[in-house]
Amino acid sequence: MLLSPNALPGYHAGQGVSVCTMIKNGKPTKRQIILEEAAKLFKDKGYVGTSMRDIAGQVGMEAASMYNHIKSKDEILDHICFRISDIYIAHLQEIEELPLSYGEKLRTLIRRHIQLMIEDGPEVSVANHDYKYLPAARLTDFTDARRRYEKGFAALIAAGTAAGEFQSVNPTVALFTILSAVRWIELWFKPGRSLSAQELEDHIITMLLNGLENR
Amino acid sequence: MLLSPNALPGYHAGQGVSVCTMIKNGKPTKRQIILEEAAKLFKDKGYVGTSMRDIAGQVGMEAASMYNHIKSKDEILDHICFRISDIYIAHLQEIEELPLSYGEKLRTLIRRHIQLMIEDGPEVSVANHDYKYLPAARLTDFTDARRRYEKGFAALIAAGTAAGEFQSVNPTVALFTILSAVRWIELWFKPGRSLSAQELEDHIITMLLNGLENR
DNA sequence: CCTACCGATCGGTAGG
DNA sequence: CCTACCGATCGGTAGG
Repeated sequence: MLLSPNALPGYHAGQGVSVCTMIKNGKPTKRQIILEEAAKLFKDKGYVGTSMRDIAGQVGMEAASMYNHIKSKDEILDHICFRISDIYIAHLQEIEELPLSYGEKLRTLIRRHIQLMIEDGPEVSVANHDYKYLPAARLTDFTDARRRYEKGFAALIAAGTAAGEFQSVNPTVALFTILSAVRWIELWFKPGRSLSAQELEDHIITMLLNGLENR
Repeated sequence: MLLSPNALPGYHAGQGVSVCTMIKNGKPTKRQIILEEAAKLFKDKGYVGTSMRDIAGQVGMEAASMYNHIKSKDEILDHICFRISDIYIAHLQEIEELPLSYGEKLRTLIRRHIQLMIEDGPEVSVANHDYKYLPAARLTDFTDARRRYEKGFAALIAAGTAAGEFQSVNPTVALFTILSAVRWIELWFKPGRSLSAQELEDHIITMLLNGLENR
């Protein structure tokens, strides 16, 4: 069952350096640094619990100076949330078009989730927890995007069940069990510490696809 | 596999009324109302994002008046977090002493989790997400309690694997997959809406113990 | 990129 | 349980 652990190319995590800072391999702009430090602080202290002065302290400037690089605190949150939701949706579209069995599609999508979590942990956490602080208009955009994603994901599960590959478990329950199993990695997983990222992927997929109990 | 869906007595959810308000069936005190409304607001807007004036508005008094019933905003959070962690630990101790197979112990513990989530959803959410805003001394108490719980839970899984009942998946991965699957119920489950609480329990247990894939 | 500062809101207290 | 109010801190702007 673990014969093709990573059927698709590339995409493995760097050493805690966000993809965002690695564009064209040049050194990151001040704006990128602000966005990245903000994501880390938002993850640890929450969006509301993090002040612009906190972020400024991490970046090494005064709070007022940051407004030369970003428009507002809201804009930081907006950027983080929609970057992550765009990636999620791109992953789903990519997987939908691949000539794979439903089981392999699902395995690939789960690996994508885990890899993104490991690569951009703070941003994924913020998109999952603090999206609710987006201003009203953007909040509906975000929850619409998320609902589209969840519908596509559930449709994949339902199709796998219809094809006889999956058990006839409620697709919504299966969907959220999978999504939540992957989302909470941020809370406990430290790579290298007795478990590599690759092993983590394998164990989670075994757990979700095969179940814990011996049969 | 679903033959004994609820092997242990009692414990099923009321109609959205928190256990806390039902003590001795008398009408709830002002303090209890404050704690309950605070939990709902903390769940929706976060601890930091909720002001004492917000809570006062829900309860129907001025912010200053609430200090006749509670000591501080911190105390509200403290009460919520430790009530929930005490219940978790009591559940684990109860299950450890029962003469059941490891599979049945695990099923029972998962059902307890889901039932508590459905009964006291807002408080469980707050204990899971906003515990980090506890003052330093209490925060270590809370995380210690949680760590004890997680260790006991992981030991149960490891024992089941040693007894040949469970697959030899990493116990930490199994633990957090189960805990997270249960914790995120709050984000999507509305009872009655095509899925009852009982069916939800059954489907989640099937998913976690048997896995999604047909074998 | 900084100093200086704004109006708003925060948790909480005094006093009745 | 309320009115009145406190010092602290918030996101953000003016002006250089």
